[in-house]
Amino acid sequence: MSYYECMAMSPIPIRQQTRAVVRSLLAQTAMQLFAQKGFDETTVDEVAAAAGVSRRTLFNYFRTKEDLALSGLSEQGEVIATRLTDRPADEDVWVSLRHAFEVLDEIEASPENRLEIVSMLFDNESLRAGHAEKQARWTNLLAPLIEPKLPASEARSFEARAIVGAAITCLQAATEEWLRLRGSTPLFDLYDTAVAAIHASN
Amino acid sequence: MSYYECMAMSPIPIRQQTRAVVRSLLAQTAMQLFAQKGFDETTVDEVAAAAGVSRRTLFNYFRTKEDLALSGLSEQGEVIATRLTDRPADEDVWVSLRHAFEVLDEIEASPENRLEIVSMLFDNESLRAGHAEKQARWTNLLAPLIEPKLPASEARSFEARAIVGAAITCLQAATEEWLRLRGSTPLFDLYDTAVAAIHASN
DNA sequence: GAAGCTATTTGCACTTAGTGCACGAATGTG
DNA sequence: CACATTCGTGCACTAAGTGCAAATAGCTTC
Repeated sequence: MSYYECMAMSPIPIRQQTRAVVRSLLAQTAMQLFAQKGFDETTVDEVAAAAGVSRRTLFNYFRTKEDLALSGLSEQGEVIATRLTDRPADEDVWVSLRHAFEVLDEIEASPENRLEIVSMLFDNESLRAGHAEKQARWTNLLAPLIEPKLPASEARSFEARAIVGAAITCLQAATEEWLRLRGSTPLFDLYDTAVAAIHASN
Repeated sequence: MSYYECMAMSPIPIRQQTRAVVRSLLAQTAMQLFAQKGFDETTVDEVAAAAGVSRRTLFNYFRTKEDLALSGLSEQGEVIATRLTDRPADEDVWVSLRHAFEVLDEIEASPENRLEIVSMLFDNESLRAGHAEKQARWTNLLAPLIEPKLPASEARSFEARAIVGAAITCLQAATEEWLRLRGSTPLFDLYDTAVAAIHASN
């Protein structure tokens, strides 16, 4: 078998892996600068220079400047998704989602950094918007996974999207409140309050 | 009293009004072009030319190109807010919100145009993001209005934000589904399905 | 009507994000 | 060594958005 035939067959060749490493390194460098100088005050050229690559190369790894700051969110979404598939099939949807979300507490960096990063995400308008969009993508990822848990219905996939969307909204609201309280209350205490609030029928 | 003293006192002078009219006209022109050629394929210069103003003037009325397409959403949010204040104080929060949202059916343009506009909003990534962000702003607008309806609690304002956020998410999910069905099912039937889904306890 | 104040418009130069293209370097293959 | 392919890079280009200063139009006062 020739090299290129092999390359065409193997789904995860070495090249892909090194690419992933470089990508992660670039994002890390960028986040450091963003945290230090602020997102708007940091130019892509500065990030490229700090990482020791050309501006053009940076755009080979990340579609936009926003992606440099938000690529972590996509990964988080995927981790949540895999965690969600591990939950028992007959578990309540909201309980499953809550457990899946909890990986965020395990994944995320040190608590101080976390506050810093979240602050940055909410300070900048386009980042807030991108953040909201990324969470909408989570819905696409997670909804199919909880759909089998719902009672049969013609609109089941739509219902699944509504539920996941609402859960993510609770997580979002909890994160905002957590930020406002500067981390003094555990994120998931706030999340539980939010979920209880939308379930209470006045 | 001199003219300028008068100008300084009157809170809504003629100038402000004409400015609002021009703004609306500009947005209208832009939306026409966006619907015709697509958002990304239309440059700000083209919009300015079509409206008969300079590029620079356009940016005096709208902070960004996105705002040209999304300014309508802010207005909608305000209309929903005023409608919400008209609801009886002892009405259930979800019922009040549902009634307030219903103004969208009255406000929006002709049904065909509506599909066209919503399609445009969801086709483009940055517009989707902006859309999500604008809806987050609705939360800031609406949450204080329903807060008094909630039972007393130390976290009441936070709970209000979670509820409003969830309701908006249902509206968002319903709109997506409505778009997918190309308008064949009334938007608020879908909205009710979504709300019922997040309230059902498996 | 003349003079004057003010908000608005506009042109111009500038920064930054992002893209298309083509060339050269690195890497692994036969 | 000759090779294919991917990757990094430079360059030129488009488009969004900003700051500044000059021009202009609307209205008032004299």
